[in-house]
Amino acid sequence: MKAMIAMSGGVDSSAAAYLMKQQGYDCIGCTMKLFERDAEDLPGDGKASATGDVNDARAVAERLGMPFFVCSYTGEFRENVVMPFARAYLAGATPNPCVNCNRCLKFGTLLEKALAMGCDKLVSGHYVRLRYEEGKYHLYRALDPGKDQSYVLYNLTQEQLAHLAFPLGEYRKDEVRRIAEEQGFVNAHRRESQDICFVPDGDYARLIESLAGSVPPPGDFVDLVGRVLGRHKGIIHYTIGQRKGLGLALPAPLYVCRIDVEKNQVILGPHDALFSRLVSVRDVNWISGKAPEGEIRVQAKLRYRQPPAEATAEMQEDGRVLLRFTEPQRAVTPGQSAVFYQGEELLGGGIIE
RNA sequence: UGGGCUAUAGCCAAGCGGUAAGGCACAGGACUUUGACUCCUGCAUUCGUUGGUCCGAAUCCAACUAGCCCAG
Repeated sequence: MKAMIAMSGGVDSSAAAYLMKQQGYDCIGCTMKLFERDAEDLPGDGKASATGDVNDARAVAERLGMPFFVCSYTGEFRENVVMPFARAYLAGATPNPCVNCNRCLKFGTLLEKALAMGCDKLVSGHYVRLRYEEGKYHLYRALDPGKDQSYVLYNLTQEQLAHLAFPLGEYRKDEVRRIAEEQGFVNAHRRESQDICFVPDGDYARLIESLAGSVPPPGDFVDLVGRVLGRHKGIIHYTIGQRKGLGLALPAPLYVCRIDVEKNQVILGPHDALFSRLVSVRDVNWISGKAPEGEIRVQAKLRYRQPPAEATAEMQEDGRVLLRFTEPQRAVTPGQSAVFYQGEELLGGGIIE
């Protein structure tokens, strides 16, 4: 059996490569080059850097004695991840680019490549459990609750799952790190990745402005009844629930409650004003390949790092899902993903609107 | 020009004779394959200025300065 390992250069995918090798797979390592980086990128500073990533991935592949190559998908990445990311912000939403990257690149373009190269499996270092039961593939939350990454995989289909493997789903992070140490991988002590990978300095707003070719104009901060509180720097700088960086000195903390694209206003309110019970979800994918009928009980996550909350999911005629939470949820943010679970199982998810 | 009020960090603000709360903002860190949230740490040797009283003053007194309000 032949497997392609999607190697990011990090600890997780390196350990995944090792585990597949142990399982007797004939492995090939592949790193996707997704964007250009500044020449001043410093490898070895502990942060992810494009050339450093590739070098680390290559070093690990060599150590494991597997072929390794780099695929350049900068065009696909720009079209499917970066531009939608920018468009969402310009429309007043807060996108999660990782979701699109997984859907379009990692388990889209790269999976096709793997199959074309005769691989049976494409392997990633995601912490998630994949099982084939009763004629279907099922995804379950990772054994390590602190590392579970099922949230970013809700777009997977049965067709894709048939060719995927996630060897880390049954491992805890500390075990994975230990594997990397024992194998002497160069990246064994690298820190957890962070920030948006294609925004090297963290200034995503500047990137959007350069992509848009213009700077979204400043506008008013207003309170819940429309009184002007100050000036904002342009809507792309804000997201629902945000408290810091408003630049306003007020008696009590204020949070971004809403972004009004039409009026170019950012609406601020107290913490209590952030909660809501109903959430409409579009572009829904069901892992099973088929939407449930009517109404089901689920636990739903509205952002990556948030415990699931009890809700009912009501199927709409147009494929949307209406989530009705038992307890009001804080800072429901359009553009982020709502992901549905039943117990440990990932059912599916979509985009909050 | 009379009368009154107020002057504490970038902003708001406690303090009322015993050695500068708190919030916002800001900076750094933790957390993290998104953005946020959250958490931790830092942030006025000094209280408009100058004198005075007192063992001791942001706190009491005086003058000055500035701003606000009322009367003209």
